[in-house]
Amino acid sequence: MFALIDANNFYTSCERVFNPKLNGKPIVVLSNNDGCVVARSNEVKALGVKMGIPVFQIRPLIEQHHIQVYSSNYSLYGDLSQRVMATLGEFTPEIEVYSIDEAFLMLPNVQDWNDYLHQIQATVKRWTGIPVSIGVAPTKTLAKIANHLAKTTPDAAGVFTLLDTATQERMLSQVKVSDVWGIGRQWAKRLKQHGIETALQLREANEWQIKQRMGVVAMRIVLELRGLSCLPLELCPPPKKMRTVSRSFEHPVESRAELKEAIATYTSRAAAKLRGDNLIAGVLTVFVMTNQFIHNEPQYQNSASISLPVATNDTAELIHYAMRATDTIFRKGYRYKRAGVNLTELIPDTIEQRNLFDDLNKRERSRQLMQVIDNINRKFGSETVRYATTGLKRDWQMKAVCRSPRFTTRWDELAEVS
DNA sequence: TCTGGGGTCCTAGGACCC
DNA sequence: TCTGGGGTCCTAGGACCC
Repeated sequence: MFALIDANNFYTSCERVFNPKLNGKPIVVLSNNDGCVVARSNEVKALGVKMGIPVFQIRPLIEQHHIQVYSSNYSLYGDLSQRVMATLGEFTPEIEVYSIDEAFLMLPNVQDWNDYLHQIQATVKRWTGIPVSIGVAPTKTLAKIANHLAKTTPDAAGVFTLLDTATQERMLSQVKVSDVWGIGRQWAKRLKQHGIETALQLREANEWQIKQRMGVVAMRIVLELRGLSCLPLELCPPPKKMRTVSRSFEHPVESRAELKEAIATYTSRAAAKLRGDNLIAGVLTVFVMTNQFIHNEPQYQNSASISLPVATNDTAELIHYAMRATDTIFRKGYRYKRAGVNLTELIPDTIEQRNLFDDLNKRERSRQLMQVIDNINRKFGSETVRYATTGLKRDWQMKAVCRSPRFTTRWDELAEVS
């Protein structure tokens, strides 16, 4: 059986271990630049504060309820995380540390699950001060749901098992499909269009149709919900494939010099991370983008990658290549999404559209296609049509139309844009 | 109405997670 | 005024090859 052990409100719990006077008081912890709320104590959740909300939007609430606000302290959280994981390791060597506050355990079958799990829970609390919830089930995906239920069921006391089919079916019918691990906002929306709104409905959906429409990852979720384990425990984490340092700026950056300076700084931090992981980089990528929250302005994004002749983690060397990559971006010209232009609005769902076309005879398909293109032409002009039709083949792969809300033009014009 | 068929590699983009 | 940062995996399309 898989167990998912998840710390409750981890960052705020860490702050409380560090400062017990905070027990019972409302706390939030903020993201790196103190921009967003990334952790909330139960008291704050009860006030309706959402995960990820910009802190300036809840200033009045903070004043009103005397919410304690903390900048994130990742070295403290990392340290406490290690202690929690080490404690769990006492129960079984088969442990996958999934994130800073979660671990999957492979547990042997026991007679009294309730007793056993409460023992784990109490031990972690006693040894580290961190409260955890535990879900147990035959697959990782179900264990995730069990954990969710452990947290939301009032008399569960932080422990929940989904062992037999009857319990699984009863509980899954009460879980929203968007609460299933691996189902995000987009997929939830799409599933809803097909009448799938609960975890139970997804479990009973046709897995091949799901695969066709949403890919193999979604199909695995269906199987996992049925109790068929597709996601194994990963005992030793594979080495990182990339390390990133990225930041949003406080002010719009309009000079190349300022941009390069920042990129040099981030590159040196990235190099330090690489050395910390005992890794060397074979490719270096620099990317830039405009502030996505300024609506009605054209959005710009670009990147340049350089294959390093010799893989390295040396700061000076990496900065050298980062500067070259940055110059490449400056030279490249640029693409931007025109604000407010979203071709997918014309064609709401790629797959639906394709199915629609499949069902019609060719003359009718052709007529519809011409109409769509005419609409695009009318709304956005022929430049967009040119991009929209790139790759359009005789069998009318409408995907090409949906995928090209972009323009190409020269760097000089960015000055006007910015 | 049909248009060769098989392959590899790379890139961009879209989805998800914490 | 202020809107996070760090990851992974999968898919589609295009260039290119024989």
